[in-house]
Amino acid sequence: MTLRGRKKGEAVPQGVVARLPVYFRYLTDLERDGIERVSSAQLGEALDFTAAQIRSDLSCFGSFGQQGYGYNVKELLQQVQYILGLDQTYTMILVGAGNLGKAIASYDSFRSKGFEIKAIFDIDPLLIGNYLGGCVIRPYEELGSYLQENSVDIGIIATPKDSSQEVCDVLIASGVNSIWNFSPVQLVVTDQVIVEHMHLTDSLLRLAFRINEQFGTRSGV
Amino acid sequence: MTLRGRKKGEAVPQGVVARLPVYFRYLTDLERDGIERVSSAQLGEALDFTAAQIRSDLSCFGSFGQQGYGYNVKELLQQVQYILGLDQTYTMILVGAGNLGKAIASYDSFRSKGFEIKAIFDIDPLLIGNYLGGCVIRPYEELGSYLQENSVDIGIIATPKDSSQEVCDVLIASGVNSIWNFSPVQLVVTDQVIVEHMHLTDSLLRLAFRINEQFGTRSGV
DNA sequence: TAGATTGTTAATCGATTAACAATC
DNA sequence: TAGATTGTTAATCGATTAACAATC
Repeated sequence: MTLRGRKKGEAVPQGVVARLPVYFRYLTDLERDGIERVSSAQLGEALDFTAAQIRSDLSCFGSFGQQGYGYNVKELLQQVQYILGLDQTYTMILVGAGNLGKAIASYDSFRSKGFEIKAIFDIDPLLIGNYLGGCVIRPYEELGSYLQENSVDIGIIATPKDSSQEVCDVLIASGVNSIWNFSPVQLVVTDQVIVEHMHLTDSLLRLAFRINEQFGTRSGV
Repeated sequence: MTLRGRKKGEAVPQGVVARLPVYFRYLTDLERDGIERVSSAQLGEALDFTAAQIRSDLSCFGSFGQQGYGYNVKELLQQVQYILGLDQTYTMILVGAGNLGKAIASYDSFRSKGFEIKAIFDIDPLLIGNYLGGCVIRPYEELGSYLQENSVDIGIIATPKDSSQEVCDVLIASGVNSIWNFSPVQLVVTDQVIVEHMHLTDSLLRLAFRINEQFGTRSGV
């Protein structure tokens, strides 16, 4: 099933994609707390969206609610999981076992959602052979041959910025066309490749901007 | 100077704020490479935006270019730095010294941009007293008293999700009104508080969605 | 049934783009 | 001067919201 429940062939708007994980997270909480039903108004209240936006977002994928009732939490959560592709599992490899790589490899909640790191690579001889999140760290030179023999859904780049484009090129050349990029670099890729950026510095700079925007002149200068 | 060079009193659109760090990053590269001038067309080409969008974004803050010439890289970079507030320094504290906290505390590029972690807190007795990024890890109970005595611009939350709202409340109660949140939780705050979310899982889920959207049925199921 | 709430349509709002006069 | 490119205005596009008929 290619359309993942999508109604038409149109691409799903960026904003909707950005909000889906938020819905997923909140619905997970509701289910854990034993809440059975929820209305778009309640969801909107909790998540700081309008009720109309939530209904409109969900309607990109189908009709999951019931007039006069709202949504069944368990059912909607399952639908959202399916829409996000969480009914499947994903194999990942991690390139770069520095501080950030270590944190990523140790983050358990990925695994429980079906994302599994199968191999880790680094160039640092001191790191190679160590274990990290249940994976041995392999020499970077073996990346190519590993990819020849193993199917990988997602490549995680957590290298210093000078190496990240090269790593990206190697991944793509070996058929990995989904990249989760933690290095502060605008990776150059073709249209077939999906890159999701996780830029710590960009995020911090946005925060700094908003601090100045909101509070004007600051104290600790 | 409250307006940071902004022309009118209107808020800067989200999209512009999101792109500013991208401009900053690319201009930094250009300056490092000794490039002297750049046009909006060249910037757009490199960053995958339209030239019009770049000119429109920059015009939120002033007129930095010259007809027939374009922009002087060094000058524009300085302007963007000023707009982002990078002419100032920011004091930060980190709550949570787990894997993610360690990665954040060890990330040197923040410091070089004027963001300095002044103190680290955790509840784990095994971690307390250890050094991390040049900071001793203090017991969480000291957070309140520390904030009484020290001015802090940004509070970084890298705790497990069950504690993050409580930590957030303590920070806000002590006058820290800018939060950089790494825990997978929608923090509840008042309007005066700025929260910048850094949600690893949300980012990964967006990637999963786009994989399914683009490639349809996948291999490693 | 009456009340509640959906999914969708139409209206509104805001952001992006195209076009161009101004001018270096 | 002729060519290039800005900053801005007007046109377009897309996303959000309000409203409401449908209906549980």
